[in-house]
Amino acid sequence: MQKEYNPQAVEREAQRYWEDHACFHVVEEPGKPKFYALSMFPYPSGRLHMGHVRNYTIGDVIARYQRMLGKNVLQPIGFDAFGLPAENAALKSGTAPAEWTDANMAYMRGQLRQLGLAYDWSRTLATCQPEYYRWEQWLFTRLFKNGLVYRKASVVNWDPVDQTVLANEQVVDGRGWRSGAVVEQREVAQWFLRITDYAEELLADLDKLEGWPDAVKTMQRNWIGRSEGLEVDFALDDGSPLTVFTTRPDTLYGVTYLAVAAQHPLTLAAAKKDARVAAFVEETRRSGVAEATLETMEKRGVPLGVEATHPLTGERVPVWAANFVLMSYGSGAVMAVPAHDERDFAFATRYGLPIRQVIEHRGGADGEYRFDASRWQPWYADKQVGLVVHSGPLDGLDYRAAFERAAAELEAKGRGRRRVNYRLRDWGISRQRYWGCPIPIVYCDHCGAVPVPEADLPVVLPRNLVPDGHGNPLAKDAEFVNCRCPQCGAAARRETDTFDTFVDSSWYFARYACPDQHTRMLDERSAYWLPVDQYVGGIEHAILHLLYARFFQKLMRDEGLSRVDEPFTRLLTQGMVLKDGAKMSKSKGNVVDPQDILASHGADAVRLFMMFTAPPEQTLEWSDAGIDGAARFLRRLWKLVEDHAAAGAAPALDAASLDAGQRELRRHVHDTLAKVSDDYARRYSFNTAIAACMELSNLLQRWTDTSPQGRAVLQEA
RNA sequence: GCCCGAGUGGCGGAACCGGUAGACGCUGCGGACUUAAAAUCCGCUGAUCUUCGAUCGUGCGGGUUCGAUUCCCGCCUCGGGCACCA
Repeated sequence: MQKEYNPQAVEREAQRYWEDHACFHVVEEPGKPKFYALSMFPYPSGRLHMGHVRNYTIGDVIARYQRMLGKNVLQPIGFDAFGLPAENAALKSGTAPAEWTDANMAYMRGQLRQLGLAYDWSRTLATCQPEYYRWEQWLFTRLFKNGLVYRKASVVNWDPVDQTVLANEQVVDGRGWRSGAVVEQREVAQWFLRITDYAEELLADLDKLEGWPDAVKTMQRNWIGRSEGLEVDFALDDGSPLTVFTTRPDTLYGVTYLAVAAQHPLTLAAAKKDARVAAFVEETRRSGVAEATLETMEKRGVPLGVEATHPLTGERVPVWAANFVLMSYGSGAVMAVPAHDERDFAFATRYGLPIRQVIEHRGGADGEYRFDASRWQPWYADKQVGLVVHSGPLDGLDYRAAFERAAAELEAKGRGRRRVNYRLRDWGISRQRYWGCPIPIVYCDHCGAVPVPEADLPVVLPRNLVPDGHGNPLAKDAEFVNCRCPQCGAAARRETDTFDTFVDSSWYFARYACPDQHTRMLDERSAYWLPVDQYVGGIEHAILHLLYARFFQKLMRDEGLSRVDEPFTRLLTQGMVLKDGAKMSKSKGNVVDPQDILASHGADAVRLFMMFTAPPEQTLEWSDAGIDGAARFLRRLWKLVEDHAAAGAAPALDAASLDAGQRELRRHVHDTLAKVSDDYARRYSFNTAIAACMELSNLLQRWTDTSPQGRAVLQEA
């Protein structure tokens, strides 16, 4: 043992040993309890940042603990290697994205090794490798055959900076999640996955995820957004139905007008005859997403000059086009009950539409909720506390009873039906991008869109193209585009769009079980390892990645590739690493490069600092003094062990012969063991585990008993 | 607006099932060692006061309890998510 603690030398030696002996290489051992620890794989942006260091340290600490418990622990690592930054780098430097990505991965692999992470490097993968994405393409063609994939020309979110289509999930406050540019609406034909077919199960199974933070489950529940309600047919004068969706059929008798979206067929028809309507449609189209979010969302609309007949009362109510009605939710039309809905009320007062109370506070109209003729005081009725009034057969009923009664009446008349709607939309997965996984489709003039047969997979992405900033270079690559139709053999063209990179990262966790399997997507090894026992990653993936990965797990299950319903048993979402109260970023100039800290303090000091300074799920404030403190503790610990070892071997511990002081120290040692074990296994409270160790080491440093049994107790400690 | 979290010393945080508030670390101050400095080691470091002691103190106001950072009610502030979803 060296006299002085030299972190670089110690770490180099340990890491070399681990590598030479393949210490963390694992194979399936059916008799042994397994533990699959996984951290979210990095995008190869160039170098690791502190967020990575924290993420991978937490995962590694959990993995190593489970290993010490005697479990067969798999901890793999790879790269989420497709994506936009590679193309942006290509624009700047002229290097092919493949080259840039490869170089970054090589450098970052070295950094990951220097961090001393217990990875099974034999299982590493990168999503840009044909051996990997081949199976993604294969699964897509299977889903195609099963009707879970469709192509649809639709209005999409167009990011004018990144020149690509974004999923709803990738639009944040009307801006692209990566570029920050204001998103425009464009009509583009693209491929969709029917994630809405799984909406119910994705929602219901959240209840099974006891090892997930409530915050993440709540976010996913809200994102899926299940609403139970009724579809109600109002009758237009030509007898055709105008269908609305409502979750409040108890307020049906309070309807005083209908509102439809600007893109609704009824609006578009009226626009042909009425210049005012046409102007409204044009205005709404122009303002689009951007203005709706930036401005205060003022309620605006225009009458269509059309009336519809109420299915229960037979009353005729006017139909308006309104900017607050979304074409993409429900039927693009709503019934308005201004007395009990804030939005409907704002619209009605603005345009002088009638307001009719149909809900009364339980126990009668009291002052707070009274509607007097001079001053309409709308009550945005809570489902829990209202009783229906002025509503014929619904009078006196509460929400639930009125719902049932209205549903029954409408069903009997054939003018309504129960229906569940979701906020969740199908997942648009096409990207007009080069550096991604090619969508395995061939367009043939005779056969249409034809999936590439399994024997012809993978559709390999050419690695040598360099984007020039004007569209997708794949589309200009004749060698890639021109092909033969797999069905009829005629000349055909390949799809040049690539998958959203979220597709790549939706199943990598399963592939780590068998990355070398060249005849199947997954094999029996995945049955051994799945599900992931512990997943660790940033809270920023609470919705997108984690929802998509859950979806893919269910798709793979339904394809017979897995028997597991949920991919991640336990989830830990680690907090961000901040410096001076702000997220580290180049633009703020507050970045601390892990590489510098590795050189100055060593991997163990950074790791210790990160695990000690804050609980894993909380934000962590970077502190140079804190790093020094961690390094100081390690030096003291080293010296403690070194001093003891230098004094020679201690005799065997004889518990029966210990004096009071020796017994007390021993008791403290075992108390610490119990506490640390509990902190690791149950609480995931690493900061207190470390504090307990520091406390013990402070005690040991002051231990002056050099008698044979005094040294024996110290040695045990 | 709605839905989640969280508010404890100068700072990061601890107190796990209602039982010594502030573990552990950082910072600061004092001391030892040194010609000196760094490093290291030792001590002190919530506030106030009449300082060998006492009082107050966990965002604010109430409540339950022998006892509340912890439980209940009502607020305030900060952070996150969703946001015209009918």
